[in-house]
Parts: sequence; C-alpha cells; structure tokens
Amino acid sequence: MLFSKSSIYTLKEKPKDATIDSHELLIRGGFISQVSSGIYTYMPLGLRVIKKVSKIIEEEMDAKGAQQILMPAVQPAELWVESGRWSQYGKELLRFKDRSDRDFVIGPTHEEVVSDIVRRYVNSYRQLPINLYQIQTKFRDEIRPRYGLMRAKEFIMKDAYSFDANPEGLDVSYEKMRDAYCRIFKRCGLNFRIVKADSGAIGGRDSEEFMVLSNVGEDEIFVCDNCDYAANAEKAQSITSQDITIPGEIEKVYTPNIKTIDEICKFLNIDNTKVAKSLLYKNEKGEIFCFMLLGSDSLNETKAKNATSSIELFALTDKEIENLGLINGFVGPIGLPKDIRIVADKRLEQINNIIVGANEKDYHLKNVSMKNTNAQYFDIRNVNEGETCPVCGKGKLKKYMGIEVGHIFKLGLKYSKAMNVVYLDKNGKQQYIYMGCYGIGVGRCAQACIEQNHDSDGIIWPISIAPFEVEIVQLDQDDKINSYCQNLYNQLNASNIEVLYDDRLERPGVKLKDMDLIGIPISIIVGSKNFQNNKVEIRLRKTKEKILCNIDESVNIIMDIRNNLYKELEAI
RNA sequence: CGGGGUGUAGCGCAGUUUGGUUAGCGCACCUGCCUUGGGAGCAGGGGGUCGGUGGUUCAAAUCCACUCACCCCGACCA
Repeated sequence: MLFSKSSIYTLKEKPKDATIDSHELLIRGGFISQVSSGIYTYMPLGLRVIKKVSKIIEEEMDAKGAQQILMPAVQPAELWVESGRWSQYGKELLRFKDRSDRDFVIGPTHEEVVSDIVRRYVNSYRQLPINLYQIQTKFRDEIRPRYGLMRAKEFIMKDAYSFDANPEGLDVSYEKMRDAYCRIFKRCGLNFRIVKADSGAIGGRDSEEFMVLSNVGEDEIFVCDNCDYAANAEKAQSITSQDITIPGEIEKVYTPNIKTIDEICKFLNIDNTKVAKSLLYKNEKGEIFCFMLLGSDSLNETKAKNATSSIELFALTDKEIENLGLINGFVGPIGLPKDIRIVADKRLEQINNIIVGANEKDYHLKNVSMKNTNAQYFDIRNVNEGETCPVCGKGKLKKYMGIEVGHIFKLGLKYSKAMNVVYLDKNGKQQYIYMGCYGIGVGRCAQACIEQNHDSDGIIWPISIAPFEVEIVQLDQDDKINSYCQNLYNQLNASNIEVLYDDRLERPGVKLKDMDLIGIPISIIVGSKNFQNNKVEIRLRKTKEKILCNIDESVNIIMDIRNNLYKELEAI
C-alpha cells in the first residue's frame, strides 16, 4: 500500500479520552476512530490487524475440524424466551422492536441461534461431534465501556460451539479448543496464563479463561508461585489455617456503639480472626441471606451468587435491616428471623467460640459455636495474596491483573434441555446433546498485544498480526531513489510480503515518527546519504537494531529477517 | 443508577470566576519561499450555529434553568 494514497491518519497529540497506552496508540496510530461511547470504526490499519488475528484464529479452528459459519447479529426474542435468558439477561442485552412490533435483540452471544440450527439438522449420533464457529460483531450494552477496544459495546468476537453425544466427547472437544487457543495466543505473540474461572450467567461446569497479564487488566487473578495453579478471583481457593477451638459458654457482652469489625477488635483487644461478620443481602427473587465470614475475610459476590443460586445480590440498606427487626452493626446468626438463610464461609465450619452480633443494640455474643446455628457452608470468601496454593499445598498465591482474551466453557446440557437439542443414539433412544462454547475477543487480543508490546515511541507489533510486515520509508526524492523504492515495493509485493511504502512528500522526521508509532516490525529506510554509497538501512522496530546493507541485497535480507521473526514467535 | 469532570475550528487547548470591539493560541490544512536522517523556518491564507433549547440583559462563549454527548470513580459486567 502506498502511504500517500492510504487513509492512515496519525495524530501527534494524545487524545484526551485515552487513559491507557494501548488505547492512546490505537487512536494516534490511526487504527480506530471512536463513533460513540464503546463504538468504533476500524480504520485501514486497524482492520488489517483484525483480519490478521482472525486469520490465525481461522487456521487454528479449522485445524481442529471446526467449521466456520456466520450467524445473524439480530435475533428474534422467541429464541431467548425459550432458553430462559430473555428474563435472565439484564440491560446488557440490547432489545428492540421491528416495524410489526416483534421483539428482537442484537446478539451479545449466539448459544440460542446455534442450538436452533443444530436441533434442526442434527438428528443422529452419526452426525456428532460437530463444532461450529463464527467471527462476528457482537453487541453488549455495557454499563461503562472503556479503554477503547478493551471493553467496547460493539466488538468483534470469535465464538465456537461444540456438540457431543456424551460428557466424554465434550471433554475431548474442550481439550481440542484449549489446545487451539494456546496456539492462537502464542501466534499472536501474547504472554498469557490459563486460569480457572467462574462460568457466570452462561451456565455450565468447567470453565477456563485465557488471561493476558497486564496491570491495566480488569480481572484479578491468583497464580501459584510453585505449581501451575491459576484462577480468577471469582473462583480462586486457598489453604488457610482453620482453628478448631474448644466450646465455651455463650456470653453476652456490652459493646456500646461498637459496629465495625475494627472497632470490636480494638474494644475487646482481640484479633480480627476471632470475630465473624454477618452481611445481609437479598437476591433478585427477594430471598434474604446472611453471609458469614471471618472478620479478616471479605465476601466474594460471585461465589455468594453461586452458593445461593442467585442472579443478582444486593446489600440490604440500613432501613431494610431495621424493617427485619435487626440493627446494622449488631447482626448475628443467633435469633435471626426464620426466613433468612445463613450462608457461612467454610472457614467457619469448625469454629466453636466466635464473636458475633447479638441482634440486640449494643450487644455482641462471645463463645458462639457455629454448630448452634443452622448455617450452610460454602466457599464465599475472597482469597488473599500470600495464602497457600490449594493444589500443591506448598506455593504461595500471587495476585495479578489480567485481560481476558479468551474463555472456554463446558456448558453441558443447559441449552440442550431448555431448547430440546437432541439426537438418537445407537439404540434409537433420544438423548440430549452436550454443548461447549469457546470465545475469543478479537479486538481485545489486538489491544492486549499493544499493551504488552509498546514503548514511548509507539507500538511494537509481532510480525504475525502487524498491519504490514515491512515498511519502506523513502526519505529523499530523486529519480534514482524513486525508482529504487518503487522497484523494491514491487519486488516485495511480488514475493507476497505485505508492505507499506511511505512515499509521502513529508520531511524525514515526520515519516520516521510515524514509522515508530505504527510499529511495523521491519523498515527499510532509503535516504540520499546512504544511497550515494549504494546502501540502505534496515531497521527492526523491536530492538531498534540498524543494518546497513547494499541496495541490491536488501530484499534477501528482509526475507531472512521476516522468516526469522515468524520462527521466533513459534518458538516462544 | 450514584459521585465527579469536560463540551470553544479536524486534533489539543486558553478565554467563562468579574457579561462589553471583529472569539484566540499550538498542531493539522491551502499558497509561496526556503529547508530536508527524528514531528523545520518565514510570509500570506481558509476554516467557528462557543454541544443544544429556553431564559435574564441594552449586550451572553461568559449569568440562570433544562437538556444532550463524552470521560473518570463506583455499582454492574461470559
């Protein structure tokens, strides 16, 4: 592509909306342009990157026998009513009516549509397993889009859906996708970790996320420093000391105006592991829960939702607590109204003498045994950095922030049952199909890659997803140089090298700055001083290495460098 | 949805507190000269419903009300 004829619009100044480097560079480099909050146009350079990532995904998906399809962005509400998600999915699902007043959604995901296809065409075990995928624009009406393509409302996603006759088959399909994902992210030059994850509203059993480690990531993950255990905070577990203590007599203590854990620890001069906190929440159905945790721990709402089969949880307000006849700050498990379910963290299970609220103003109870409560026990606490790994039992957990670029699930029978996705087995018996689903955020991959690969001058693309492999930067104008560059450009194009030729009549500084900003891995800089001596300079974006070579050697050297860059990626 | 912030030329901003000539600066853009290995210089030039609506006033970018958009923090979020 000729730079002078292209729609590459770079900016010198930092756009005021960009708060993280990758977002700034995407805009300054002319890769994307914002249209509305969370909605972007992919400019020529950006689209080339998207296509590169997509191509890698397609190659790896196809290699696993998955077949590409393209489903509609607009879906009828009927399918969502049938799966139950019309009512489960909140405002994030963009709904609208057509001219004849029928309800539709803009697809945030495609389990319903793909299930509908499979139930219509797949009838026999002989047709299984299958895996259908697409690369398509999704829409989720995010409450707060941010960071450019990182959390956009409209975004490009690869979503794949596997269909198997039985759980063993699903395991195989899942492993294939896991393998494909590792290859995809590796080829994109991403440094990532696989973490165990919560499957969330989508349902299902096993679920793993592919996380790009980055301090601008929005997900908290815990990684063992000894073994390969890694988990999202919503799923992470740890080994913690659990005191088994001797029961004593329950004792009522006067604790005037002492409401918080900190205050009571100070007042009674005790450690915050000797107290239990009791948190009152209600869910979307109006059920009320008392979540109990050690004073030193904090509630993980995702775990709490799973423990109570809730879709949403809301902390009760002081007023709501009063209406139950309770007092905020003095809530405890003894003497709660019967319809409040006590859900306690597992750490409390063996505890026999904990301090809790007395459900009476200005009083707490000492020596309360959890056995005297009708608590149910679940893991509902947040893991803390430094706690012991639950798998190897030796390593300590370290906390990182991660960008979720991929997520794989074993859905099981959730949608099959809801939507009657069935087949006939060898015995002619009707069975439900086991589903898996597998997503990759295409734009998010590209941006995560920038976040991991940039410097103060601009982007440093890995060659696999760079918008171009090579850039010719012509610094000076004369007939010889013009024809040399043009010839070089033609030769590289003829060799199927993707090349951007900066033929603009700009001053050298402008072109060199743009070169670094856009971040193409290999540049050939053609200037009159070197050219007089029959030399051109080849420069590598990543290392800033300069290679001065004879003008007639440049093509061969570029080819070598290019091939090596691809090999380096494979070797990571 | 709660809290905070910003809307003035394509981009980045000043001016608004204390209303008063023709609304300004840098970058970008156009013309010319000059320059040419890291976002040059000089001269000339084009480009504005001051986010929108309504109000106060002799007079509004500036004051008031409402409203829209965007950004940040939180809640939320496959």
